[in-house]
Amino acid sequence: MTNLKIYNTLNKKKETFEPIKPGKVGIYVCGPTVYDACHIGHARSVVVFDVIVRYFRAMGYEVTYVRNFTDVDDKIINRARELGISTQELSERYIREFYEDMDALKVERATVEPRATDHIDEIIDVIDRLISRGYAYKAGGDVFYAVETFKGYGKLSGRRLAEMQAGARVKVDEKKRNPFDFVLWKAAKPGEPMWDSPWGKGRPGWHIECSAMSTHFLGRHFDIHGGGKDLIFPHHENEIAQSEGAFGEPFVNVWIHNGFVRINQEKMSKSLGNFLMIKDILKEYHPEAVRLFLLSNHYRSPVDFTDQAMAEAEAGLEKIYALLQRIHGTLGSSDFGGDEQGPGALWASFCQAMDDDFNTARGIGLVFETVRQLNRFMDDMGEKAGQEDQARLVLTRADLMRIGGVLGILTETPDQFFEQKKADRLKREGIDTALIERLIAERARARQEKDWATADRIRDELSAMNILIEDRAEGTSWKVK
RNA sequence: GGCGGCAUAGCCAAGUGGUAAGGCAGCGGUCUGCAAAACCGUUACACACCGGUUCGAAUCCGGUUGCCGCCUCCA
Repeated sequence: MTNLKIYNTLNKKKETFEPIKPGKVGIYVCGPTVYDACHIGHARSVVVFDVIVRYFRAMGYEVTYVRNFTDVDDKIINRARELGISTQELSERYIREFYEDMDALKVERATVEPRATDHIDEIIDVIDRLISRGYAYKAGGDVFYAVETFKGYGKLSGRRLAEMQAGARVKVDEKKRNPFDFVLWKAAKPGEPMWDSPWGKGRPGWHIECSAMSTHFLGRHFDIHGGGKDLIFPHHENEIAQSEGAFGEPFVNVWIHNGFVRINQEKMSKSLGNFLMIKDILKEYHPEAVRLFLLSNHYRSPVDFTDQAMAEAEAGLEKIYALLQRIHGTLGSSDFGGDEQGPGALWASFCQAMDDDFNTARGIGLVFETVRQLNRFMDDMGEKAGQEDQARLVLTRADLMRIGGVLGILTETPDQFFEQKKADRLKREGIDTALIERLIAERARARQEKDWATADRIRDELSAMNILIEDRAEGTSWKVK
């Protein structure tokens, strides 16, 4: 179907993607543990996989995309206790916030978005299989995974048990046979959520919910599993041990991991207090600019969030919308909905970039190159747009929109985009539109009388108000700086 | 200590064997009453360092230096 190559963490190289079932893709991505609001790092992961799924669909694949919510966990329990609410209330709140943030970022919903607590039966089933197959053992009311029993342990992260420094930073639980054994089921403690199980009341450990939900929805062997780089070890390593141990067959073909977001060259961390929340970023920047920024680096590389980088992303987005607006203007009102055309050469190049391990950075480069070419084309075209010229504009615009559909940008009409932008900025700056219009009208009169001194004085006044003037053939337009 | 990643012009960033996309910033120009926008040119003989393989390497191999991540919850 394609020549798509994907970097597979499991083999540390790019491989041609071969779906298990022709024409279909099953993909599972680790979603958030819902104990706090989402930060820009969550946004990157979600946006990256959103684009990957959109691209698969654009290529004609039928995609089953599963993204979970982990809604039972130590951190959730602790946080709920601090706030004096139930764990369910807490997770409901942050699931709601997750949707608010991701909807704002124009992220498409996954096919299935399961919650761990809705799949306790499946979790228990996986643990049960692990015990009966000799991969797990009971200790008190807990159940542990015995890492030494799983031959492939470490194959994803490239670690060897013998070489890791166990307990270097954390005290090892004495009930464990090996320090790297991890808990599958935790015995109930008072005041914590709990479920009945063959091993007594308790709750699932971290890792097991993903094995249970992914195999439940996608089968025991599926195509792609993704998440942030930090999940490679231990989370994904443990998932492999659980799923392959329980079912005795290969778990996942391709592992995809996205890199981190840094803030001004620093890792985001609680101690530095530099966690940037999505909802705060969206107060400052257009959601599509955030996407453009996140996608302007390759997904596996780190990306540094700075005001300058965001300003560039905003400027870049405006440039693309300005081009679209210009095309609309050039084609005139005769054109509507001519976008079913193509695909053309631009789309083909874009796909070539995306086929190379989802190289959105290169794809975005192509977009800007096209913007320049089309502007030049229209500069040269002059007044008379011939049939062929129009066809080229319509075709290329259709490709741009198609690309926008994969990257999740250009979802607004240019007019909407600029009007909204203007309104937002006016609101932020507290500028009076009527006053601006009056000054511009005054300046227009001065210009007609060739009273350049007055015209320039008014422009300076407006400039001082952060208003930028553009004189065009059709009249004067303005925008907020 | 173990595992992994990165180092490309003023800044950001693609590029994995044939002599280097794109964006931002600066400068000069076209256009404009002057600007802005757009376009053209330019800064740009830019690939951390040292060896090796090759007709040819930013790209492969070895080493050095620097930065970063994971090994603890983390997207």
